[in-house]
Amino acid sequence: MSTDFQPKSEFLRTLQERGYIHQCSDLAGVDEKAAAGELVAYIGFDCTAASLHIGSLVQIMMLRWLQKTGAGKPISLMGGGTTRVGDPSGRDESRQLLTVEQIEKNKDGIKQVFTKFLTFGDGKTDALMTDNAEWLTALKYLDFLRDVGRHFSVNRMLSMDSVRMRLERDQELSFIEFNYMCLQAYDFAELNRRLGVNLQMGGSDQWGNIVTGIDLGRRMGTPQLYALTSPLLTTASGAKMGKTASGAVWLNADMLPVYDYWQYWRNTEDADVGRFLRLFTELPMDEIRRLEALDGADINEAKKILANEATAMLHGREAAERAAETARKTFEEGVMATSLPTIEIPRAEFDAGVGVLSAFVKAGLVASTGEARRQIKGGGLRVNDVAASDERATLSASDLTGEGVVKLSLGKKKHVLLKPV
RNA sequence: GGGGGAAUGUCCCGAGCGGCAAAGGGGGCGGACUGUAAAUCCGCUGGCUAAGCCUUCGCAGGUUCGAGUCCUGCUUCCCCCA
Repeated sequence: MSTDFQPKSEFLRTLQERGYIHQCSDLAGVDEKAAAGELVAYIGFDCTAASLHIGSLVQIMMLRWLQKTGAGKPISLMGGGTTRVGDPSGRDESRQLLTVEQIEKNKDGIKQVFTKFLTFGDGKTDALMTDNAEWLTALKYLDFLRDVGRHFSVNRMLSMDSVRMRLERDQELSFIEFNYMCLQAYDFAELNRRLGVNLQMGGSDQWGNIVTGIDLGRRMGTPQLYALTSPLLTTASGAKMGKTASGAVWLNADMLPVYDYWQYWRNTEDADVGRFLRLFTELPMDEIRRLEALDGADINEAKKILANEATAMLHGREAAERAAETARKTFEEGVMATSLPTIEIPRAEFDAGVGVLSAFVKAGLVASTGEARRQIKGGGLRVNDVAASDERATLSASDLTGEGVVKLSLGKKKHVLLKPV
């Protein structure tokens, strides 16, 4: 926001010109700390799934810039404790409580991604990972109420967006969810005590929770704490980012193949290219301005660069180039690339004869044989680039290409190789 | 405590005289057009060993040849009165 603020720190200047900033409790205060390299900033991540998805990428990038610009120390906080409670922010309905085992498993999956974006260690700007289960699970109810709870004003809590929304719509808000913001606020104060944290960042939906933490900190006698949130990202067409029909755009490669990740960025809408280049790559601003100015079909070049850069940051340069090459062969040369996502199937099963329908189901391109039938009617399925028309057909050795695979396609963009082993 | 509503296709919203695999949207997927974009138009949007069979309308029973629809009990939510 505050477009007229001129940051002197490289950190805030970068965040501002790249569009990461939605709201900040005190730009000048954060700027000063950043310039002195004295920020200790954290972002909390819920452990509701086994991997983070693109929706969390903006936040992760903020931590990365913090480190890269030498503004301070980035801390990624696993919500091992808070996830047991469940954040009501931005949700119409209560979410189902996850089991503790599930949360632990998710945590392991989520942790992986941070090592790709941040450098961990003990140095001043080295990143740190911690887990609020460490202190939250040990809390005693009465002690917590007396030491922390007395600082919360229910009047104020009721006016928070996340709460008010539920109340106004007469939707259930359980007591446990109501407590979420108390725990998150307590995290902020506790992290200040433990690690000297002075800044919490997050998505714009976290503003209320973060500010509540600042408030609690003041009442509990911490030094001044700061809040900085990023805008909620939607595509130019208004869709929430990170969700596709086949599920979220996961960051972990075992949940979304690198090729598919690359493709996600490659298919960015024209109108989003500039914004995404700023947020999800580290290309110099001059270069970005040049790329987003490209007209018509030329902007496809910018999309490829976006895909390359974004994929390289997460999965490594080499994997990104492989994905780019696979895409080039597939789309520009119309050749079959053996590096397309591959599903293996036991040789014996293949030799026994696999129906086209179930082959597409196995490949994960369709959810059921029924859907496969419908797609065939609509002309959406292809075997080795030839439209499938007979739903009773069976794949056999004669369908194998020189590389010993069968190429299955759904639409023009989704391809999977089926490989008997 | 009393009275009145509501719950529908496992993405969401929502219609539904006893003949219903269940209208219509949104979203999503596919096709056409393009540039692997957007917009637009068209099709599809319970499962299967598929001219048949099976499972779906909060839960459990009942009436009926036949129940999303009628009856009884229960659960949850909302509104009004106290």
